[in-house]
Amino acid sequence: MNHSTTAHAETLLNWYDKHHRSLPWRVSPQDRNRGERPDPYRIWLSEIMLQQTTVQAVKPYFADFLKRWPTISELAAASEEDVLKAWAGLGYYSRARNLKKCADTIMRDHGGRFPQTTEALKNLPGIGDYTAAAIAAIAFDSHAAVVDGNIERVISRLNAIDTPLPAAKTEIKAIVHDMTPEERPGDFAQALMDLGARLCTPKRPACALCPFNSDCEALASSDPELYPVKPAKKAKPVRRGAAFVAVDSAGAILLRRRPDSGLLAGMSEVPTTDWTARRDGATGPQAAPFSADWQAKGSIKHVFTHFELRLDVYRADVKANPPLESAWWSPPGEIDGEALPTVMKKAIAAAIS
DNA sequence: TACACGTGGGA
DNA sequence: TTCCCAAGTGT
Repeated sequence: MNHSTTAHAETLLNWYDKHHRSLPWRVSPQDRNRGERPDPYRIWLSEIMLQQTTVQAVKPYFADFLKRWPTISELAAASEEDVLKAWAGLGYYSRARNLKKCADTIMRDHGGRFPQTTEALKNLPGIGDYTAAAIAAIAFDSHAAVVDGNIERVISRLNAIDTPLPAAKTEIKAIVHDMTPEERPGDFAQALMDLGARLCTPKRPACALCPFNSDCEALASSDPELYPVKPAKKAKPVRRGAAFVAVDSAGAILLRRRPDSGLLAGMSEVPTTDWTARRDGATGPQAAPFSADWQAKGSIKHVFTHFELRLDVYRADVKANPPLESAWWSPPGEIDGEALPTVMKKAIAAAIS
């Protein structure tokens, strides 16, 4: 470790002591000085929820999960169905399925306690390079190189790294490894992330307030906004389909469970056609999974990560028993608690408006 | 390596 | 409106 990276760590930790964010899953440096320790379960739960997800979106889900399942043994005792219902709306649903699998594995193979090394953590479902390092550093004071999107941005600017992501990740990780101090590695990681979230932002970074502004190569030589270098984005294709909202005399809505793999795996849905990239796909009422007096209720648009979906929505009042194998009627009082992804809530809202 | 995998908020 | 993106992982 060279002198300048050691100085960076001290500078950053001093900044963090004053300017850290207060977050529900976090133990502040002040509280840590009083002897409070982070709960590995809470660190893990928050890290999984925060993957590709904003702090603001996570907060209510974190509070709800912690209230329902305060410990990992209680989460392991829950059903996957209940976990998916609680996760509904947060997105990337494989995280929720892996969360449950991870809890099961820790109860079964680790005596109900989180392993403390990055290697062991990485073997758990849903825990990759970043999360393993984050848990090891934050919960267990391990000297682990934590690299997330914030830290990639901070480090690539500080060193004016011209290699595009993700190829630059190896170099960034080596730099972070050298910068990470033996003392307070968890606070150091969180400090780097807070710096990225609060000052070293993707657009219009607040360089005047940055504790690294006299050392930042991007600021000195060009424009910090140009870093990190990323590959060009691909255009989003459009897929089309139809959604069929069947309503019984009590106002219940017919739902079914999606397959256990692929998009929205294991989540609930109203019956739909396939979602096709073809413009001439069958998306009218004749494509419904059963015949009924389908009424057109307009269309909805929903943007997924890799395609845009346009669904024509149809509604029918149906009196008979569930006309589909393994589908069920969800009464008005229960619909909010179903494992419905946002796209399906939109379709239902369009149908019953 | 490249792609699948959600969502909502801000500019 | 459109675009960007926010504490990544699995395959």
